[in-house]
Amino acid sequence: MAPQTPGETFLRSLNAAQLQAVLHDPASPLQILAGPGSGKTKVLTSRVAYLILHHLLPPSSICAVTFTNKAATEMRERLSKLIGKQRMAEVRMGTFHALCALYLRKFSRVVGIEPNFTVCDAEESKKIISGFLKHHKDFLSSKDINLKDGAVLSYISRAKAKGLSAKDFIAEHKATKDHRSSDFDPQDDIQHVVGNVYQQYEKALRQSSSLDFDDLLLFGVKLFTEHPPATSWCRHVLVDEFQDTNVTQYELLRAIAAPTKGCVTIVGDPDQSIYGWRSAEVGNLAKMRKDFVGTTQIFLEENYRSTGSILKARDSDLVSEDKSRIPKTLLTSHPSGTTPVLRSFSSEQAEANFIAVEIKRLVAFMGGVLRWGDFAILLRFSALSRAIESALQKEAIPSAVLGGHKFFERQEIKDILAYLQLIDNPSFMPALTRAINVPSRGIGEKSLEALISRAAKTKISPLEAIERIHDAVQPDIKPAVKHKVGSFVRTVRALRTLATEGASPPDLIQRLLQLIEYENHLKRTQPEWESRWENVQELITFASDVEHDVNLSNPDAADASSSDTPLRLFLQASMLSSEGDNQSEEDSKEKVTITTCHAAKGLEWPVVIIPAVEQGTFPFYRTDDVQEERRLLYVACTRAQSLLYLSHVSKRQVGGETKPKDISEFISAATKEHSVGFFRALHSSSSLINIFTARTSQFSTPERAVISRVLGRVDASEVEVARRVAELYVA
DNA sequence: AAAGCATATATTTTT
DNA sequence: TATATGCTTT
Repeated sequence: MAPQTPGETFLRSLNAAQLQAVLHDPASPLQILAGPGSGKTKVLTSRVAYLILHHLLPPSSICAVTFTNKAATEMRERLSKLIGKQRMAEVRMGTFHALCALYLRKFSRVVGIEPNFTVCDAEESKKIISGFLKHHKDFLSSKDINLKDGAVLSYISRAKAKGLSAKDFIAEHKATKDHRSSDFDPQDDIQHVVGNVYQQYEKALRQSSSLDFDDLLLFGVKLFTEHPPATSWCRHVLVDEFQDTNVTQYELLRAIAAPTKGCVTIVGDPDQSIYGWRSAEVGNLAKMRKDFVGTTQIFLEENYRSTGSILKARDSDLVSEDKSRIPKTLLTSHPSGTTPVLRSFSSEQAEANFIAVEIKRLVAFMGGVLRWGDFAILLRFSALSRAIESALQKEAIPSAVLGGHKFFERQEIKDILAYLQLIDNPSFMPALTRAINVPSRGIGEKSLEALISRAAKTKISPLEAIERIHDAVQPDIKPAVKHKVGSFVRTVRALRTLATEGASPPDLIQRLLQLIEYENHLKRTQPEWESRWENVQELITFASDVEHDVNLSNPDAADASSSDTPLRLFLQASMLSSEGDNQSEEDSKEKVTITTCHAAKGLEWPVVIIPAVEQGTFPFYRTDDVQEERRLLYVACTRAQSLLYLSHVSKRQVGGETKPKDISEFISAATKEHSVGFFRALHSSSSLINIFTARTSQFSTPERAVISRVLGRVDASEVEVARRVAELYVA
């Protein structure tokens, strides 16, 4: 084993498998297959630290890719404890998207784009698409096909995730069509329309000097493969959540890692692959072993998160019914603990009410060892939160919904961002079409169309065309526009001047709010203007946070060769970060978390509650991969450290009417086993009978002690428990 | 161009 | 359910 220098004491807290992974020869490709709670983040950060401290790699030569910004933030925090803030800040860390964006700004011209490209989000993409989709409206309705912009976007996105251009897509469609005998396949018509829209959509993005999420990756691949200086800094690449990477992301890994000659470390768990719908390919694990000769696999099988009885669900039919699964063991060093609870209710209100009351009861019976922030309610989809939110509210339990509809997708936020995007990138059409009527200036579709075609003729941006008309340098267009755009042009110009003078994004926003009298505009047009105005204030806070963060974590920002202005960095952060990313630790400690099972990946809570474990919800009725749904439930269950609750209802309001609901097929195996009888239960080590119980715990003293121990907390005194329990029943 | 009304429509997961 | 889209009118 390698010798330990004084700076490497962190190695001592690792178990054998973890240590093996950390010390593994940096020059030989490594796959770490890590079950839930097995300390993969710890291993990943330790390996990065070891590469720097022991193998003396410059921090700036290491590239660490995470699945979310949140994961990147957590890794930065943990890494700075091991190697210090200074060195941590130099490590190239972030999501594939963020990483690509960083280098695309630097080397934009190499791949034929402008450095001021704007990231186009899904909503804007859909608007662009729906414009082109209108051209096919008659054709589609004549064939009785209903094709929505969102569906088209997802076709396009799936194509891009596989690296298919519009041309490729159309070619592939032709090939499959020739193989089919029937001429009446509606799929042909859909493919035809999608191919056509895809082409126009791409053209529109390029004209807008814009990249969508998938383009970031595709142009990244192009840049990293065609332009060696873009990757020459790289000595080692590490990728987290590898089971959820798609083909294009895999190509990115290969491209970035090319100069390292196989210095690649990935962490993943096929059992936790839950993003197939987003074109993730679990097959990338096998592909890597083929492409990177001599790849070593190390398994992390010891779970440090959950109690034995929670992990028992793993061995149950919940997961193991998936016959294609590679068998893996998972051991816990923790005691068995409280049996997970499975409850049934007659309505979603009853279910929600139980959850609220039970949370209160737990806090009391645990004598304050558990706080609101220790609870998570994990949902299959966010719309399920309604009943639960109101039940929690009724019981005065503070809660926070993460990832509902996202902060940066709110109207008021997009209004503000649109103006700023336009300052940074005058070609970005989605921003122009939005901003020009905020506040309403009476410029409709027809006028905009005229403006765009005018601009195209004179080869200038539509924004410039508007300015020229305003300045009377060019004649006005048919529905007179000149007098309507006065305030718009003045606003844009004022902001532009401020931005060139180096005004900070928060200042720019403040000035914008004055210029367009946004608060008044909200009051006039929005019934809920107050909360919307609050969101705007929050955007300003976010802007100053970004300003502050950037200098700390991105040394390249100060680089003279960098074309990144504060405004550009702020806009990019807005597009690439999600709502939960920037919530403060302190904030979340005081609130019950309500979020989706997907968003819960990589996180943990002492108590996890999963409602609506019903057919149609789990697995979701529209899924085309039941096994993925099963894994999703598995991921959700394994977020729990001490206590796990599952529940289902016999009828649920879905849309307008109340529909009867059956328990999830993933769980109903339990009842099947029941019918087999007691004998089988005795001999079946994985019997579901004792995996769940309908009875909620009364929390005896020893049981309480176990929960506290698993959480690494000091147990409450009997007196405190008695006091809190009494208090509960008084109220 | 914008407001008002009617009808359908479909309910996921996210960088 | 409530949202969203499309249609009509002003």
